[in-house]
Amino acid sequence: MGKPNDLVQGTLDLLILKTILLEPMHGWAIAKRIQQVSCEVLQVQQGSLYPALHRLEQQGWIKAKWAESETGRQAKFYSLTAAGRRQLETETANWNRLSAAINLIVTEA
Amino acid sequence: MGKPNDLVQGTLDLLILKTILLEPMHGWAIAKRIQQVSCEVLQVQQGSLYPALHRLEQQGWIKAKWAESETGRQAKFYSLTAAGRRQLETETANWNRLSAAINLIVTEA
DNA sequence: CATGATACCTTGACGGTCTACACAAGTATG
DNA sequence: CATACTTGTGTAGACCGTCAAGGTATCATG
Repeated sequence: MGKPNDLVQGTLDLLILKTILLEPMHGWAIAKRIQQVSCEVLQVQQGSLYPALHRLEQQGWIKAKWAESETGRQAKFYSLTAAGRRQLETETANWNRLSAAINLIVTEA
Repeated sequence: MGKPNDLVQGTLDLLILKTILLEPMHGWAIAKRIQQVSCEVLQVQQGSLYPALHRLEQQGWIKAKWAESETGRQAKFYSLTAAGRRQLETETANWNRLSAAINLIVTEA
């Protein structure tokens, strides 16, 4: 019932784009990274992650390339495209706008 | 396509509960209030508002009473129940937790 | 009496997330 | 060498909140 969601709906794209901004990563590592950086607060389920990655790729914001992971195994590395960088800016601005607005209401006398 | 959403999915309940914390309000006024306090950033569509109100009522977090509005017309005034007040605290804490976590990632070197 | 604002509501579709699987390769344990 | 765990990718089905679009009715104004 009152299950505290692992994510805020609609923010996964933003989180993924931001995470691979600095360096290309494979899906598994992206999920781990988000979880780690958020101090274990945000949990990215695989059933959310991979559809999101495919969505982002289809929209031309990220592109994939097979390569060898740190553990010596094949993995799909995703990196930002130019359009993806623009999209990241857009989504970041949008998030800041909306979360600030919500905070106006939540932190109200 | 790249339509900037009016809401962050999953936060509408929180916004409504908080808005009627101080004084009971009818649906129309709640929407106006959220829009106004958020500096016109958050727009609550009626197709989102009324289902949400019914949902909240069904879960026992708010209760409705017909009364006369400021304009002299009949309107359904919603107010928080005790359970609603607890729920508001829970959702507020959850929002703070998640938005803080997202900000950790978004505002990263 | 037509228009716009107020006030309530419903319907249908969309889309993102979750739960739960399936598959495969490598690594460690007994 | 069998077992289990970790890494790593992926899909299927369901859930549920939001959106777009519509409907109804009342009241005030022109």
